[in-house]
Amino acid sequence: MIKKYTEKQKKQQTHGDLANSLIEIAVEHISESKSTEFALRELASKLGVSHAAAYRHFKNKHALLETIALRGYQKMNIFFLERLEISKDPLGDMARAYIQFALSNPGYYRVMFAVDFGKELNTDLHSACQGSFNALLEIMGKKNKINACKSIYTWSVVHGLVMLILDGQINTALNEFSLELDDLENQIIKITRNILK
Amino acid sequence: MIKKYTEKQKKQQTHGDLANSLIEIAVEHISESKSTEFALRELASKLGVSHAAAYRHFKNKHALLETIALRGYQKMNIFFLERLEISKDPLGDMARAYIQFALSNPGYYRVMFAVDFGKELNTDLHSACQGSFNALLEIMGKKNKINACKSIYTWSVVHGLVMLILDGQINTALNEFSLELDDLENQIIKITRNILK
DNA sequence: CTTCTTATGTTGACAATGGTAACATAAGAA
DNA sequence: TTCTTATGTTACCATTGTCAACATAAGAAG
Repeated sequence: MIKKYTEKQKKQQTHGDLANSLIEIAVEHISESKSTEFALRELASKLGVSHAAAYRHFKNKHALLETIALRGYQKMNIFFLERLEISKDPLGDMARAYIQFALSNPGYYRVMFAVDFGKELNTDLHSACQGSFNALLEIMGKKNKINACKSIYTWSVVHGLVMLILDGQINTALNEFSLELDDLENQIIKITRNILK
Repeated sequence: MIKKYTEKQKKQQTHGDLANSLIEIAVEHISESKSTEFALRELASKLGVSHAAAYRHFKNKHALLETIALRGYQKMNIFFLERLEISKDPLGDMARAYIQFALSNPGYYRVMFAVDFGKELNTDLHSACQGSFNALLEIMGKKNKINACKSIYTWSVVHGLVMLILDGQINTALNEFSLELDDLENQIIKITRNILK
C-alpha cells in the first residue's frame, strides 16, 4: 500500500527556512513565557509543519537551544562592538550596552544563561561566551588578577540586574519608590564607574 | 473483582513523611543537575513510592516547586538574621551571607529564582521574597530612592555573581587568573562595601 | 472493641511530548 | 532524464504529568 500526499501536503513539502523559523518562534515564545521550556511540537504546529520536521534541522531539542544561545552571543558581541568602537566611556557604555541588549532580547538572553555549559563542551558556545567576557576584560586595562576581579564584578552587576528585572523580582521595589528603569540603570552605571576607580 | 495488596505493598502504604522527602530529593536533584527540571515519577520511584503518591501532598508539580521556593526564602531569611544580629559590618556581612547561602544551597536558590512570580500571585512567596529585600534595604539606612537604588545594586551584584558561579560561566576566567572563590568573594565584598561611603 | 472518617497510599488510564523509523516528494547534480 | 540528497510526512514508542477509582492505615467517635 503506497501512501499518497494530498495537494496541500505537496505544497507544504518545503517550508523555505524552517531552521530559522524555529529559532525565531522559539525565541519569541521564551521571551513571552519567561521560561526556556517549550514544546517543540507546539512550535512546529504553529509553523504549519509536522512535529517531526524539526528533527531534520536539529538533532534534538537541546541542540536548538544551543543554536539559539550561540546566535545570542554572536548578536551580543556585535552589539558591543558597535557601541564601543568610538566611546569616551568604555566601561559605562559597555554596561549600558549589556543591559540594553539583555532587556531588548530577553528570549536570547535567557537561553544564553540557561544552556548548561558543563555538559558537553560545545566549543563554539564556549568561545562565543568567552568573547563577551574578554571584551570586558580589555576595557579594564592590563590583564591581571585585580582587573579580572573587577571584570567579574562588573559582569555580576549587570547580569544580576538584568536577571532580577527579567524575572520580575524587583517590580515591587521599583513601584514602591517610583523608580523608573532608566533612572535605575543610570544610577547603577554611575555607582559601578565610581567603584572601579 | 476486588483488588488485594501484597504484604510488601501494605507495609509501604505509609511512607512517613513523603512531602518532606519529596522536597529533599527534588532539591538534591536540582542541585546536582543544575536545572529545575525533573521527573516527578522518577523522584517518587527513588523514594520507593508509586508515581501518583506525590499528588496527595502537592496539587501538581508547580506546587512542589513553590513550596521549595518558599522554604528557600525562609531558610535564607533565618540565615541572614543569625549573621546580622551582631555585626559591625552589616552590608559586608549581608553580602557574604547571601553568597554563602546561595552557594551552599544551590538547589533551593535555583528554585527561588526559577519559579515565575508573575503567574498567580502566591502571597506567601511574595512576602518571603520581599522580606529578604527589606533586610537589605534597612541596612542602607533611610528608605528613599537613592538607598533603594543602592539596595537593588547590591542585590544585583551578589545575585549575579552567584548565578554566574552556579551556572559555571566564570570557571574559565577563574582558572585563567588562578583566582580562588574565596579571594573573589572578598574582593567583591570589599568593592561593594564602598558603595555606602 | 467496633465503626466511621480521613489521610495516604495503589493501579490504571489518558493526553501531551520528545524522539525514531519508514516513507514520499522536491530540487538540484550528474 | 536519472540519481542523490534535503526536507517534508505519518506511524509508532517510551516517558511524563495528571486524574479517577480503589485500598488500606490510623485515629476519632460511639
